[in-house]
Amino acid sequence: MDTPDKTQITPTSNLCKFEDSPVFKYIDSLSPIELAKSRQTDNGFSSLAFLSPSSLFPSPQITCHRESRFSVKRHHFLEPLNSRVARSGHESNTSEEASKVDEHLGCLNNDSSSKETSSDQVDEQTNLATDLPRTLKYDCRSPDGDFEPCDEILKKTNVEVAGQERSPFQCNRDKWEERQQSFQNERNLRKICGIKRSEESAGSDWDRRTTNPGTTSFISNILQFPLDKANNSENAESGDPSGSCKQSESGEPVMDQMHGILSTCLPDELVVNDSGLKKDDKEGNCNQSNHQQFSIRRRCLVFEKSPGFGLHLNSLPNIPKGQSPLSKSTLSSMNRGEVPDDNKGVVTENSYEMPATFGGNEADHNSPEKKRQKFELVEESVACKRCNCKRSKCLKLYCDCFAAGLYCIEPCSCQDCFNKPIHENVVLETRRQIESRNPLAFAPKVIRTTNGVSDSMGDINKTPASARHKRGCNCKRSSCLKKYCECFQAGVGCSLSCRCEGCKNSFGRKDGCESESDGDNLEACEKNASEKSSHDTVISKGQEHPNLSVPSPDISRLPFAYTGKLAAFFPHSIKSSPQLCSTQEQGSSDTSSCKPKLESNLDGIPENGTPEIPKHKCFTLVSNPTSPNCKRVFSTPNHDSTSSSTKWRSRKLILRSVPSFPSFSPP
DNA sequence: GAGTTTGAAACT
DNA sequence: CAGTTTCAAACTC
Repeated sequence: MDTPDKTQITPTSNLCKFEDSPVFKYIDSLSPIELAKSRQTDNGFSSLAFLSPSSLFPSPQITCHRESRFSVKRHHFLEPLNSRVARSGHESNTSEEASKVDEHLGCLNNDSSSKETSSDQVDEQTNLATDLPRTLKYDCRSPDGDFEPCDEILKKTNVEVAGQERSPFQCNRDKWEERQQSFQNERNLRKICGIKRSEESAGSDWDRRTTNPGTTSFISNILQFPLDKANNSENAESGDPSGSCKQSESGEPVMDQMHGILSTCLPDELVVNDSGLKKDDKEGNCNQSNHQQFSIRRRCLVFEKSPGFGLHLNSLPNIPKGQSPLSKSTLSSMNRGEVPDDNKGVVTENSYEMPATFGGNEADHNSPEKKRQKFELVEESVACKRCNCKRSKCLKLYCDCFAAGLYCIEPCSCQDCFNKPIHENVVLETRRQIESRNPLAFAPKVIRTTNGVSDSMGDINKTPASARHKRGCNCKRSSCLKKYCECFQAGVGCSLSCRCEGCKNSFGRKDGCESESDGDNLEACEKNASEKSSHDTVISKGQEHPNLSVPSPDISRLPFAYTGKLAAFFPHSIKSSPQLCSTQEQGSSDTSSCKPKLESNLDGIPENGTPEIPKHKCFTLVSNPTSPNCKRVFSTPNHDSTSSSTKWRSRKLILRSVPSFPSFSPP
């Protein structure tokens, strides 16, 4: 009734004129993009709208167009999206779809007298106006991170939707090109990150995530806000399509702020869509699922894209620091006996560290940075991966997660895994058994002999080879040159503790390439080492970064003390322990010669290191969400007073004297 | 991706 | 404690 004829007719008529114009034909001939007939408006946004929660406004028109369009464009996206789209397409034929349309139309609060055609167009426009702020603003982002064009597009689009004052084709093309770039970025990103997360694992973890709302990352929450607001606004202001546009615009400041936040850590938001969409698939319902979808989508983004740190054996200790915003909730979750699922994301964050540094400056190819990137690129393939246990149920030291005192999480592809919070008792009991067999089973395997160690060690202490595997390797065939060798894998040299044969460890041979060496030998070894452990250095730097000096999410994820196999590869973390430093310093001070010093340090570690890393302290930290920094797990100032008296006791005595498993204490 | 190699962990 | 088996990661093709 009140619906302006302009809304109904003008677009089509204008479009027809436009299409028929010579200018249009000329542009069309130039464009590699095949124009999709005269459904200009819909086409214009369809490629964008598919990112939006389709179930929210399942207009038959849009659904239909999406389906057809995806057949062409879908290849830019992941399968789940496809399935979702297809599903969406099927749904359009169902009564459910019809009811959704009715519901939506009801939300629009249009005059009941509005014609169907009008309703469709209004519906469509409303969808566009609603979807655009959610998708365009992200997806139209220019490579240099400038969002202005996107906002411009958005504004213009809104104007266009209302008044059809702008050529829809031009808008379409602009956005299409931008999206093309965005997709290309995504593909590049995926190549770099080597993300091949199985859908099964993703799905299972989505389940866990959704059942654990308290672990939503702060960015997710930030993102959630405007979405909620938007949705609420839709309901509140639904009467007028343009009102939706206005609402969208009004939401821009918030969205822009989010962009500001995300732009620093989310190079490409699209990456998460697969997961998010999969989630959407699982939960078919409308608004809630979409809310969650958005939340999860962005959360996943945070996981995967935050500039950060990778999680793999050799860099695990550093990852945590990229998760500062989550640490508190994480700890509190731990305090409740949960395993913060947020950490899962963090686990994978590193994999996306590359995009931030990758593809950027070609001029740096010969720089150490390039080497680091190269190394990281190799590591990326495992950055998203954790254990892959099949028979051990992740309850043996074979399992890296278990050995590190971590629950298995999403990146794990383990089978019959018991290393989960739900089986906490089993985990703890198993761990206790293992520790009863070998009290040092979960102790760090690699000890860095640095920080204040006597100057006689010189620069050695600053090298990867300045750390040593506590028990040493036992390599026979790998010559300690492959990751089979724990020493090599940890980036440390072999020591006299090793029983390896034919040691050629580039980080330092047990025959003394390093420990006995003076300058030349050492340089040769370290040159080797620096190449292979460039990440190690980077990690150290990262740890020193003030912004990264935050509680370790992985630490907080520990069901027990922060020790174990993965911890064994965290010499830096251990190094950072004031207590360890002091005790090691003491230990080293008792020795005079170089080689014996190394040995003494190593030998002293069980006493000074593991046993005196009071696990109850660690637990105390975990139990105390207010602890600012998990490093304090190893920082036991009050313990130092006793360390001097206990550290030279026999290993077993000390071990018995230290509660290895505080969590065993009855609740 | 499947198969092989390797060495740590677990077992006897 | 030594030998063997089991295991999962690393590696190769």
